[in-house]
Parts: sequence; C-alpha cells; structure tokens
Amino acid sequence: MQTRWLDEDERAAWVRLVAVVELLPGVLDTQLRRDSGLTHFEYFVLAMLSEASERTLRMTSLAQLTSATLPRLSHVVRRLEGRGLVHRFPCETDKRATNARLTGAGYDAVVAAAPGHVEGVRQNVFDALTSEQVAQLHGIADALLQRLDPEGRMTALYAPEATAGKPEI
Amino acid sequence: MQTRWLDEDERAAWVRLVAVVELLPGVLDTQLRRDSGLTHFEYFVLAMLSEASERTLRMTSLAQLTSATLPRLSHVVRRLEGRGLVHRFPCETDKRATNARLTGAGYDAVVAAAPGHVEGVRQNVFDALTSEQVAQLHGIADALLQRLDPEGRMTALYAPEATAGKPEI
DNA sequence: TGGCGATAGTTGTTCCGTCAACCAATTTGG
DNA sequence: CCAAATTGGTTGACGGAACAACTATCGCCA
Repeated sequence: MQTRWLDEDERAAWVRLVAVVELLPGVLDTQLRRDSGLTHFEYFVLAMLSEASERTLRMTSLAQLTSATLPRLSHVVRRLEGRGLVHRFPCETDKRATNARLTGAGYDAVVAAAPGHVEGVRQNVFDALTSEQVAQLHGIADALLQRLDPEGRMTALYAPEATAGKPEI
Repeated sequence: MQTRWLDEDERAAWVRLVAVVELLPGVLDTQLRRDSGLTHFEYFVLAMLSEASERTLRMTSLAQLTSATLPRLSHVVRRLEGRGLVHRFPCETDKRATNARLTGAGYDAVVAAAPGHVEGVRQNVFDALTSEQVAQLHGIADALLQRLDPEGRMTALYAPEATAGKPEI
C-alpha cells in the first residue's frame, strides 16, 4: 500500500505534539513527587476514588477511569494499601470483584496534594493558553479520544455533571 | 496562597488532555513494537540520526533532540549498538564526547518502520482532525512548549527548513 | 603550568509497567 | 443442571527509566 506521508502542516503539528506528550508527564510527576510523595498516576487514582460515591470503586471501573491495565492498577493499589491510603475488600454481590476504598489518610493526602498540583497545571498549561485555545484543545482532545478510547471510559465521570468543590484532578 | 482552581472549561479540557497524554504513547509503542520490534523512543532516536548530517550526532545533542536524560540515552544507545543499529565512537576533537552514527542496518530499520508508524499516526491522530484543528493544535502545542521546553531543544531541527523525502518521525 | 570547576558519558540500583500465566467466580448453552 | 467459556483480579518475571555516584576530559585563570 502506498504510504500517505504527512504534509508539512501535519508534520509540524506532530513534532510538537510528540514533544508535549513526552515532556508533560515528567513535569507533573516531578512536582507531585517532590511536594507530596505521589506519582501523577497514584494521585489520579486517589482523586478518582475521592470523587466516587462512598469513595469506593471496583478495580475494573477504576482501571477504566484511569485508562490503566488491570495488572498495573493491581500493583499500584497494593502499594497504596501498604501505605495506608487505600483499603481493599471483596465485593458482596460478586465475589470475583474487589472494591477499593479511600481511607481517611488517603483522602487527606489528596486534599493536601491538590493545591500544588493545580498550581503546576496552571503554570505549565493554562497560563500559556488563551480561553479560545482552551476551547480548541477541548475539541481536539475529544476528537483524538474517539480513536484512542472509543468507549469514552476515561472521561465517563465528567460527561454529564459538573463537579464543584471536589479535589481537582 | 489562595488556590486558583480550574474553572469548568479548563477542567473539561484538562481531563481530556490527561487522557490523550496517557493513551497516545501506548498506542504508538504497541504498533511499533509489534511491526518493527522498536519502542517509540528507539524509533525516534534512529529517526533523529537518520536526518542528521553524516547520520551522526553527539550524545548530548541527541539527548536534547529526544528530550531524554543522558543516562537514559546512554542505556538505549548501548542496546541499539548491541543490535547493530548504531555505532558509537569517540569524538576526535573533544575526547570527552561520544558520537553515535546510524549503521546501514539501522537506516534500513528506520526506513522499514516508517510507513507503518506514519499510518498509525494518521489513523489515530490526523484522520480524526480537520485541517483547521491541525493548525490549532500546532498553535496550542507551541504555546505549551514555551513552558515545557523554553529553549526549544526538541524541535530545533524543525524550526527553519522543510524536510521532504526523509523518513518520518 | 597546575589546579579547580564545569562538561560529557557511563554504570549501578531501585522502582514502575507490561506481559503471560494463573486462580476463582460467574454466566451461558446444550 | 453441568460443562465450557467469560469475567475479575492477582502474582511473578522481565525490561525499561529515573536518580545518584563515578570517571575522564576540557577550559579557565591565577
């Protein structure tokens, strides 16, 4: 099959997107690790739990929300449980399933980490963008996620309702 | 200090950007590993070398172009050298420095991997975007990189000139 | 010219993610 | 109603990445 190479505009956009995707996780991770002793993924897991009802989610749901594989999530939650931030217990109605619940210490950790993290996100992302660009970014990311995550699992919690007054992502 | 929380529009854009940043590297890696036995980072390293003059770069320059730390690059290049894709040799003029040169087999590997990779990029990214969104993405990524990579090291090779007819990124 | 700080790379340790294999519970189809 | 397939989750082995410590060379300046 004949390769459809990227044209000049696409190539320029692509090089910059790769750079962002390569650099952004490191920036987020560095700030959170330094200030809170959490990786960005660990923080994201705790934040998802903090916003769930009963601060509890099944492992499978949590994996979908964080776009993690089940083995990865299992390892991470085991470590978080060892640090007393999460508690695991079997589901009553389906004995195959495991529920993960945020502990009090886990909730405190999210609440303590959130302001610094949001400040980092603001400095590195939103302070650099106009409000028009924020809207464009929303549209572009939505379009990409239709390919990368067709079922929209990662953003399921955010589709319908606003989430004011909760710890930020 | 009072935390400047994200407003609703920022939060919506942010959740989606995190999802993209989390999912995109995995998609690229999976395709390249399956079809070419290379990680995306390894492919990127080889591609940078293939576009350099003499297909040769100093380790430090290569690290900047790929936004890698020197230790990470050193490990990767050692493995690539073990597979015969790259050759390392000391710099004549500065005996501290090491040059990395793409071998013939390395060049063949990049050329063989490029079409499948570009096809994956097209399917997962550009086929989902309008040409207007591609231009917006360019602008947004540029704005973010001013914070994430102030010196513009990662995109240094692409700033001035077009690069037609070379293996794609 | 000789000594000190800066620069260029490598090596080793430790941690995290992926993959494959595995077990347990549940659903489905004959 | 029982066997087979599917789902839910954990574990262990392996490979890659970050970080720190180390060696070697260079440039500067007294």
